[in-house]
Amino acid sequence: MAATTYLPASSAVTTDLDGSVVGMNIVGGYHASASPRSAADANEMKYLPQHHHHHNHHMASSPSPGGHAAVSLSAANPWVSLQPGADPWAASMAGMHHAHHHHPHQDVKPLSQQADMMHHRQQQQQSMGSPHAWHAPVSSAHYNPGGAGSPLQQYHAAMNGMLAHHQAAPQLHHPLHRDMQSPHHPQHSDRDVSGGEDETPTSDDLEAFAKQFKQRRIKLGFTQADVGLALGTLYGNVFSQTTICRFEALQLSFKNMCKLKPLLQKWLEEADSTTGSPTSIDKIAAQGRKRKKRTSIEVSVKGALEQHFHKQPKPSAQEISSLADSLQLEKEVVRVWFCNRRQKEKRMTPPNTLGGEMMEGMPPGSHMHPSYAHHPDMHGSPMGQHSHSHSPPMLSPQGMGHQLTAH
DNA sequence: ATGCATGAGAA
DNA sequence: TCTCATGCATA
Repeated sequence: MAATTYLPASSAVTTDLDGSVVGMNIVGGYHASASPRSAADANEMKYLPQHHHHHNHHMASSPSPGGHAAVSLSAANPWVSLQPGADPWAASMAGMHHAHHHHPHQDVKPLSQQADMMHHRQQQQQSMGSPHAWHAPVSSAHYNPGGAGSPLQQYHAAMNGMLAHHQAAPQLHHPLHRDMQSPHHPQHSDRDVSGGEDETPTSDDLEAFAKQFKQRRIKLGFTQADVGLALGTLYGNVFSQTTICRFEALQLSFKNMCKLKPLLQKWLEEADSTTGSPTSIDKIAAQGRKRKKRTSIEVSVKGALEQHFHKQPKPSAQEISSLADSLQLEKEVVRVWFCNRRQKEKRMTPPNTLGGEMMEGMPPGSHMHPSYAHHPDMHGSPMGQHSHSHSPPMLSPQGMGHQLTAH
């Protein structure tokens, strides 16, 4: 049950597990982030997908945030340049060309970049820890919720003096993997994580950069969400916390990593060179369209899906249908599951061996790693994913050089 | 941090 | 329809 229910972009309760009502989680703190969820406003649901029943009853929400919405947005900062009516996409991308020719970047598309009329600052309190007033205690540097002090203010002071205005610290370099990806692009040993490498980085580069990035980011007191937003106001490309997170965890495709790296690198430079600058801007909420509620697939069902996945990673429409039927899931759900499963397989980072039982007899400890099942129509470059005991994940070529939206 | 979802573009 | 890039909603 509880599968295909559309919710109005912001529902507080979610009957995820059959019966269990997991309402809003007010958790607070994973490492540097807090739970975003909080308030929801603007439930306009103007566009309804092609579904059947929909009796939306939007309660009059939009409570005034009545909090500390008054963040003086100094327009003197690189990232605080959100102006109503201005189209951040116009010329912002002029500076982000990659010098690659075989890199027809899949045009970046903004999400709901139109929030500028009456957006109250809402959720995203994740950025609560954002440097609002670093060396310039204008007014809101004392907001100390629940004792979770913000170390930022202390950091900045200490760092202002030790910040090198350019990263340069190849902290790790394991001489392992390097033979993989791109059968047609040179990977000279001239690349380094410092300075501006505009050449196609190697996996090692990305890995090193991601690690550094994360460190610096945290040091500077920014959350992943903050960065995502900053990138948006800075380069016109908004990214979600998810994406930043995945970047840091190298859970994106190689190509994608390459695309994002320059952006993040620039941000990083700006970030630590800009001595003291608030970074709070409103978030563009995902108002409007409705999204299908995240279907919660039971572990047992997942196990079944996993099994089928190994037999046939790309089931036919009909197979999906029958499978969906036997599992009591919507066909679409199953289809999407396989799509996502394949994607994960490609970028496979740690998330393997799902919790729970899965295949047939498999001694705990001897998990099989999803080796790439080569298909007649697939690539198939299962680079050696060895590594010692904790080697970082590695990226795969994933069709570079073609099959891009080159228009 | 991740699971499921949406969409654009390519096959 | 699949792949790929991305993200909301969740755990």
